[in-house]
Amino acid sequence: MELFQELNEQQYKAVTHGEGPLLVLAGAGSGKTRVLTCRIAYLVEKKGVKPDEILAITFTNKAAREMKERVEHLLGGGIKGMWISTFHSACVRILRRYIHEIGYNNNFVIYDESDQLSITKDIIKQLNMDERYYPPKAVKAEIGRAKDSLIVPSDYYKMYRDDFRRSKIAEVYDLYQKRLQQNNALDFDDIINKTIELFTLKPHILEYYQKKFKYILVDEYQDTNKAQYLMVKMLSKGHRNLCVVGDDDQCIYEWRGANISNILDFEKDFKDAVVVKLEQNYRSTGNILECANSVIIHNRGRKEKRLWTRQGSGSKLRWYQAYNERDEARFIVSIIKEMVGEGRKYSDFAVLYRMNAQSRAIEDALVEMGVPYRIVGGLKFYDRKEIKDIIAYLRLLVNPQDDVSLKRIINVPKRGIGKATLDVVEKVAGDMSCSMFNVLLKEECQGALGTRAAGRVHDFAQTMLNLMAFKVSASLVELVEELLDKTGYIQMLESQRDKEGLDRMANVQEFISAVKEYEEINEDSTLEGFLENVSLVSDIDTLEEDYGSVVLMTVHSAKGLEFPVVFVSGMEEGLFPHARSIDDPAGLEEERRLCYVAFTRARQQLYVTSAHQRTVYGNTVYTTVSQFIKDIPDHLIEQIGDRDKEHIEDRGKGDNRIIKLSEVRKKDTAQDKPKFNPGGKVEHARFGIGTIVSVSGTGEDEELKVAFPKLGIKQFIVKYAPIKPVEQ
DNA sequence: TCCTTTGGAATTTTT
DNA sequence: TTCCAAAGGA
Repeated sequence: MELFQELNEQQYKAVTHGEGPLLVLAGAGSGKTRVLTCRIAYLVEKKGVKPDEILAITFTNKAAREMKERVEHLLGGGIKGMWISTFHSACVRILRRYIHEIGYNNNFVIYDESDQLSITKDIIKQLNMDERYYPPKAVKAEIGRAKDSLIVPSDYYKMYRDDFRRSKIAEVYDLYQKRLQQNNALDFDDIINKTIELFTLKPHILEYYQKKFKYILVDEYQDTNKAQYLMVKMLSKGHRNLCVVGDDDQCIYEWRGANISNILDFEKDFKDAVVVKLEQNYRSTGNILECANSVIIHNRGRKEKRLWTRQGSGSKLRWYQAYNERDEARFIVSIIKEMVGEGRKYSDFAVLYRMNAQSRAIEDALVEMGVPYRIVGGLKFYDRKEIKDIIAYLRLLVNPQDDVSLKRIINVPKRGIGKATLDVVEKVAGDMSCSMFNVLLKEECQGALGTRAAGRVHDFAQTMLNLMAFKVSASLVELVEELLDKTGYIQMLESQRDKEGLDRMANVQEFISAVKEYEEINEDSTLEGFLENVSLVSDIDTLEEDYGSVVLMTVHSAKGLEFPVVFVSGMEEGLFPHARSIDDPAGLEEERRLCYVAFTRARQQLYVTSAHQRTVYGNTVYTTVSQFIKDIPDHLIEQIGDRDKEHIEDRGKGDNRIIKLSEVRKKDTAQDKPKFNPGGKVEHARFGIGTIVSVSGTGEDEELKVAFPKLGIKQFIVKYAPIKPVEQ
């Protein structure tokens, strides 16, 4: 296989490793995906391992998909039966088959974060606990932490018997698990934990998979939590052919339960493990690596390694110290425009930030200067209210035991079923230990309600029953359309004729397209399958290689990606490193790893920016430069821009790269109507549709005053391009 | 039950 | 600043 010849010595060693445990410490950009895919190909081609004897685990669907494609390419097809998937999909696959053995129904639904929160909140109320002392979010996080470490409620209680607060949380945790089971639902942690439970309680099932998977490979091993670690350990016990690949310096999810000691202690755990270090970097220039190294070197708990490259050192890191976040944003965008003028594509650039909230200023500047961009993360499509509502309806159709979904939609749209009614239904359900939907169906239980409420409840139940009947013979799209109509949901959206209503409508349409697409791609498409897909897919999974746009995202989202030019913005104490981590040594180490991840995304040019003052939550604060910038030796940095020399606040305005309103008008008058007249409508990129109050100035100085009454904006001055005329 | 007002909190989020 | 959820009034 000629592809193997392109491997360096270390890579080759990892790829051709025979039997037994293998740890590959793969620095950023050192070709770890290549090693993984080649190793799989090697096993099949040279070692005669059958595809269905291989289990390869990744963290994201995107990574799984890419790995699948690459392996398929290397082998020229023939990977049928190979499991290349995320932890979660692999476990769901197992559980769909066997979970009935441990007291769930195989058609379980998957609860997301907000479902978890609403259950936690419910239980806190039910136990009459004070939400001020037990903030539901904190309690949920605490429960999550316990689950990540595989601590069951009874153990949790024993551990914290003497801690009053935690014993109360133990109670919540216990009820939380019971509630999930009653609802026939699993949360993300359960997907792993219940698989382990299944393996523990039903050894013959474990044995089956142990025998089946002769070779197990795990990517991003530094981000596994205790449960995932144990699952891998259990499965690999049969053949002990476990290959894990990861980089302790890129563990950035410790706060979510990732356990960095999994990778640090691998050799203790598997005494005969072979360790291969990949330190040659194929991605970045020497200077970029030097910068990344100079930051990460301050971490104590890490495996010694140092990235190097055969590439030249490249240009220095460029650091712009802006006046404020608007100046910072304009700087970034103007550099992008400049470099695009010199022949780069927009998709060569990524702008990274620590917090989603930072995207705002950057977006404004991009819009103002007419640069196409895409945001990854933030509010996910499937997290939008209207989409979650539809999904709740669908879930209820699949799994009538799902009280959380029922409560979400029983009064959306308004059906006159309020809190009082729901409380009664919930109480009865509790007494009879059955689901709330079941209660709605029972005549005698409706006795507990007034006639009016009983009638409304009955109507709702009947609608759902009809849909369940309809579901049997209809396609998915038909079902969704019927649902939207018969529940009155679409009518509700139609009656809301403002920008928000239109947006929602558009989202619903997009949702229907997604359903359609799912149906087309999957031959044996089922509602259950679709819902599962929805639960397990994220935004980053759909990031296409070349979108012709600049990409904006958090540093977390950028892990695993690379771009020719990267901007890391907001390099300030309190922001990056974040204030929440700054006092805690472990937290600071994680921030440092995050910074390392950010820097190593860049292939050719890395920019960092900081602002002297920044408006955070409405008030403006003066900032200090990030310690991470100070970690970088002077000879690697080139500082550009200086607040003493420039008056910065409105620097962008005199900049001829900004599209003037007059130019917009010129374009539109080509179709002969002057569009900017008082009373006319325009659409603003952020504020939506507004009415022109007045037009003043001419040529270069033209400006509009626009009112956006919906937003309470009486006059907004628009001088540059984030606006376009709207046909009346 | 529904609508408006008010107050408090506000990282990161592969699944 | 901006978002959300709880509380209070109609």
